[in-house]
Amino acid sequence: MSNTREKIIELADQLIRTKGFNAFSYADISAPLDIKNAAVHYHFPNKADLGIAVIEQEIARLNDGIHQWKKLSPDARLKKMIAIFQQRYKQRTICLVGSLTPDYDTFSPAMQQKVQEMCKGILDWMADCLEEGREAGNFSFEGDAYDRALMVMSNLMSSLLYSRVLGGNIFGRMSKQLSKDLI
Amino acid sequence: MSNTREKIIELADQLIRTKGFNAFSYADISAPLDIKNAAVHYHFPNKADLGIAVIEQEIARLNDGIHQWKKLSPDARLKKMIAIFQQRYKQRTICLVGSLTPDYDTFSPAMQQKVQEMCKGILDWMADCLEEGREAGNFSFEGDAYDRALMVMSNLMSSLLYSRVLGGNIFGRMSKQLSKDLI
DNA sequence: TTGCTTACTTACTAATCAGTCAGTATCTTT
DNA sequence: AAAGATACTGACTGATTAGTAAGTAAGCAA
Repeated sequence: MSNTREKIIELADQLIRTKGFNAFSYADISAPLDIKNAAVHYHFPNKADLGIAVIEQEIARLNDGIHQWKKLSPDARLKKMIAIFQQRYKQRTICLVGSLTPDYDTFSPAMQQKVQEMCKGILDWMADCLEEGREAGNFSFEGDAYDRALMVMSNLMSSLLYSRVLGGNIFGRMSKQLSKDLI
Repeated sequence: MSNTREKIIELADQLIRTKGFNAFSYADISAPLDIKNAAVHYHFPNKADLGIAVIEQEIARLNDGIHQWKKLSPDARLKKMIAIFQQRYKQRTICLVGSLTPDYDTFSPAMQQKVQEMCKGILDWMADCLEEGREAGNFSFEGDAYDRALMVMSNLMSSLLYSRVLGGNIFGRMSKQLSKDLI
């Protein structure tokens, strides 16, 4: 098993979060790993293949988390999700959804589908979490759980974007407020 | 006065919203306007100058709106802002904040400053609108008005991103829910 | 009418881009 | 030991990128 492949995916993930998918190049990957750009093409024939691999890794990690958190209460699960974003906030990076959805129209159909899959997965999970929490009395909110999930994920995503641009503890303020709003 | 300059800005605005700042080229502008790429460089020596001009136009339009809405009630002003995003939703484009903040790290310092200025302007306006509305009894919400402004703008921005990726009337659902939450 | 400014075009350039292909060293399997 | 697969390198390519420098036509002002 080559771990070059995994290193490429990890680096591409970082580059997508910092520069965006369309702004990073094969050289941005081959140079730091001290390999030739042809080696990157060996593992990922074209850029979309690499993008898809990065998204699939993210989906897999998300599913891992979901599986591990299954026995936690809905509000503990929400905290876990917020903690993931907090980690990103500390690293000064943004989430994949926030990085990839603005460039959606420039992607190949296969990659668009993966972006869609990632978005749907996170939103469905959050909607389930919120609905279960409401039924169990952990959460209290008005309206459809899916609409609320859209708003919560929207706030988490944007908190990272705004934090990077405006500085200050915008992530802390937004995550605190969105948690309060659900009680 | 040349209106080529204005046409370039307008087209660049469209391209930033659809492809993103780093993914459009001078050829994407010169070809549709039937001019040479050197003509674009005549008006905007480098790409950052063009980006800054697009952001400045957006800030100017926003200030125009703010000025025109001054005599409206806070909830009517909020509706006007939502209407701007609804228009973008119908055009299947996203907002400049949603398009530019993910690529923030790749911009020149001067352009970063403009992005910051745009974000601050919108958020300050929204915070004032919400605070005034709360004091007048039009709105009811918990916590700091600025935090609430962050969440409202976050939802409007993301509603356009999610709409394009997931289809359906996500904009309608989110804008309706965020309005309800403020009453 | 001379001189200056505006708004370009023509014709480039050097760099960078994603992607290709033939070759090779090193394992692994038979 | 031979054959094949794996994981690359070396040496490219053609397209596209932002950006430049010189020239020009039209308008305007002294």
